[in-house]
Amino acid sequence: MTRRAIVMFRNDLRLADNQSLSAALASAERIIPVYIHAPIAHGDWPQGSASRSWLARSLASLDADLRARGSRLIIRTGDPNQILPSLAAETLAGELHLARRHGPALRRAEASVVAHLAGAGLEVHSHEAALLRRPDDLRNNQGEPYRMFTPFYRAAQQLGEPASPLPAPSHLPAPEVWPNGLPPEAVLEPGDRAHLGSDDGWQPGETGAHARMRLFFDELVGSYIEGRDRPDIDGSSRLSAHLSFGEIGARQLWHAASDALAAGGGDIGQAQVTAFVRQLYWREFAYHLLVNFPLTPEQPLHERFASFPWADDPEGMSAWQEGRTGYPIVDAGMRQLAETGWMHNRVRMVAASFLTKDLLLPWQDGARWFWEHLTDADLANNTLGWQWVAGCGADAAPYFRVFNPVLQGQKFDPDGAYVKRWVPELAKMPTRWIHRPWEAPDEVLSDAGVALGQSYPRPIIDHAEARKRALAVYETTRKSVGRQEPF
DNA sequence: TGAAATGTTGGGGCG
DNA sequence: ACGCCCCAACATTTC
Repeated sequence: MTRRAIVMFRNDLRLADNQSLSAALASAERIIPVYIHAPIAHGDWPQGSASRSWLARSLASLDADLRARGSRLIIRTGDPNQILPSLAAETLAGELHLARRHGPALRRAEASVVAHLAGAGLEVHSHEAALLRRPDDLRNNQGEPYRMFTPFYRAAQQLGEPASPLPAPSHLPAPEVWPNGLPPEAVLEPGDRAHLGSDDGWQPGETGAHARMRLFFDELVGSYIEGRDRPDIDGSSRLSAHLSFGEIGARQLWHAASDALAAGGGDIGQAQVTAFVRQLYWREFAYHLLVNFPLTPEQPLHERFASFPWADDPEGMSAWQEGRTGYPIVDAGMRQLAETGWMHNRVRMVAASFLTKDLLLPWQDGARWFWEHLTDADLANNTLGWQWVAGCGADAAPYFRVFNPVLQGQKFDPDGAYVKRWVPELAKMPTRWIHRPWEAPDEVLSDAGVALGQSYPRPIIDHAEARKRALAVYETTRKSVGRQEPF
């Protein structure tokens, strides 16, 4: 009897190192690749606009890759609990393979699918696609989930090498009859920008992910420690969106790093490569936290922040969102985000610090904005990052750590090239004043064609005063010891 | 994965 | 020659 398997692509939009696909191929003679767009499964965090834009292009890429192997991708939208049984009946599939997803709503959704399909007589196999190892059940000596990165990092590394990546299958046997499907654009909603960032060097899909990985390990990783902090140059891996959709997996990157170490053999190279691998473990840590503290997307991990007196300042919020705070490095970042769906991580920290400390606006509002506008939106990473900056999360920045947007700009965008790229009205400002135009002499401003308050805003808040205010407010939360209990 | 305030040191100008 | 002051440069502490 012919065995037919549905492979449900989710956060694993790749053919290489895809355990669902390989397992299905090992047990079935015919494969039905499916993607079901199910916003409802994401609970309070439905996929944002930028992420959908990337997804549409990534699905098109996956479909093309499948067609090159004699197959295709069936795309549907709706409730998997309804769609999967009917697809199974239509295709006579007896088994379903899917990648495990992590997050409170996603795990509930998966449990529901499994329960539903068991009833329909379909064998369900779930596979780990996203993480190096499953780190969510790691516990410290007190039997609790980790709240600090370094001990977690040590423990996670002791789990040993992640499994070696599986090769991409060269051929995928098609079903006798293809079920109906929708085009990739079906995942888009009105107003989504279908070609977001397409002119900016991004290439959604597995091919683009591998090209970026090769470029990174061939040319960039050797100076990663310095380069990753420089928004004005191409120095970070820029793999976040590829990872978020699973166009490349963390295990593949881990092994690529390992290969780079073996090949380079150099002493300097080792620290550089290790710094990158460490970032992969930050991602593991983010998932560890999200799974064990499932309320953290909305609530601070440290309960003493639950009653933090955040400001209510719609004007400030709009200025931040639209990149007109008057602080060039912040505005450059926010505009890069809006235009391309991505922001350099160093600038994310500066912009987030400005929102939560200078403006005293709730980190949750910042997290929502990023969620909507990032192509790489990832609930675990986004939550960890924002709580870290706000000082209310795991291994958080000390409350008194307030980024100075001028100094950060001068240090990490020393020529002002990043600011000039994203805040073109400052393009003619001399380097000396690019990060603090309000202090420039009138003559310099007029030579640069800048009319403060008109062509570019004055700072919406004085950073020195804002810092003092933030320290005073944060001071009030310092002593109490509340913490969120593990789930 | 910070910055500002405060403390210390040492070189050079100068009486 | 010497002590004094200034201040840059660096180190430490504090927020």
